[in-house]
Amino acid sequence: MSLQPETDKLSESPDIGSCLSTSDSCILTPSSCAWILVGPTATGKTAVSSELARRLGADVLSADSMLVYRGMDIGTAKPTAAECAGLEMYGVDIIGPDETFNVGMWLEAARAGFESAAHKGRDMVVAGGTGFYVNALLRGIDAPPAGDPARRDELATLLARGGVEALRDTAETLSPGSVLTLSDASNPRRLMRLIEKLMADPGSVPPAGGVVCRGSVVAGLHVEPHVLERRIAARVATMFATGLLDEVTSLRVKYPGFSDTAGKGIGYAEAIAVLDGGLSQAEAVERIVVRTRQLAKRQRTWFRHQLNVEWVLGPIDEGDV
RNA sequence: GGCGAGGUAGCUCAGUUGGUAGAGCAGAGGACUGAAAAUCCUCGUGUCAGGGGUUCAAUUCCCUUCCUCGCCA
Repeated sequence: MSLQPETDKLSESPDIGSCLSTSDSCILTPSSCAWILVGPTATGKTAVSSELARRLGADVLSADSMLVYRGMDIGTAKPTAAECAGLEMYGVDIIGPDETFNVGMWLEAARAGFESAAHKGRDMVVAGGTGFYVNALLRGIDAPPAGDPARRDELATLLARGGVEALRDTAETLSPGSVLTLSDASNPRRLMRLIEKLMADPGSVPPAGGVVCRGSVVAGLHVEPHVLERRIAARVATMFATGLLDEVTSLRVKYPGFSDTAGKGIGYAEAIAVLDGGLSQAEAVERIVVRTRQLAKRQRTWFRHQLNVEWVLGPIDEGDV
């Protein structure tokens, strides 16, 4: 409600003008430009980005790994119809909750979105909390392959049997010294990914380039920790009050089940546990709040160190109690 | 009131056959190139409920007080 003045303040601040500057030469959209807005969860990205897009007459690309699932609305705090009224949105509702997703798929959606926006001569506001996706947009992603479910099952079995050591051995057998290239050699995910790459047919598919050029500047929203804390608690309470459990129930009827990626979404994993009797609702609420806080922390770390972010203060009293 | 079981890190608990203690969770920091709301790494001094006693030494044994939870009145 008091968004208007807050956003005004934002736009007028000396920061935002300079930091949301036009990219030198966007790969796919030489004539238009991208305004990139990141930030931890619950800092007000949706409100600010919609407002920004309206003023600029721009389209919006969501860079969020959970908004891609159709029907997963309440738990992901997906922008409501009212919030994106009159706006063209990309990166939202791409696949069903029973499907797995990955950056490559998102990058395709992003590319299509940029093409469509460029066609209309419109700029793009990119907003989201998944730093990994924003990074892919700016720098592209490494050579393939995309994860193969069957192979991942095999590797998961290997991990279960022989632990991380078994994965390390496998990688070393395929390519001596390869494990040393990992920044995080005790992370099974990284090791499995390494093995996938080593087993891939080299050069079969080219790496996917970024869509927006490297020179793009990224603005990050931040809010005071205690404000964020309060907002997270309010958000979680609202989720249950507005029918998270019902949403999950009907999604389970409509789809065979949640995919690995969708089923791990904050709020969804817990809602499923509540419905299956593994968790009380009070426990679920607590768990969701904790996981959301932890996510916000990881996002902060990511943006601080992986992206060159210009921080601006987010709206403070939005969604106040 | 009696009997029993407990009171140890923010929370749940383990442990010390007496030499002042450690896990999980939470929290803090970090990593991150096709699972990323994922995954992984690093970080643990706390009147071991209070008081007294025994002892070279007690959180650990003894006595006592307080508190919690059971069962019996």
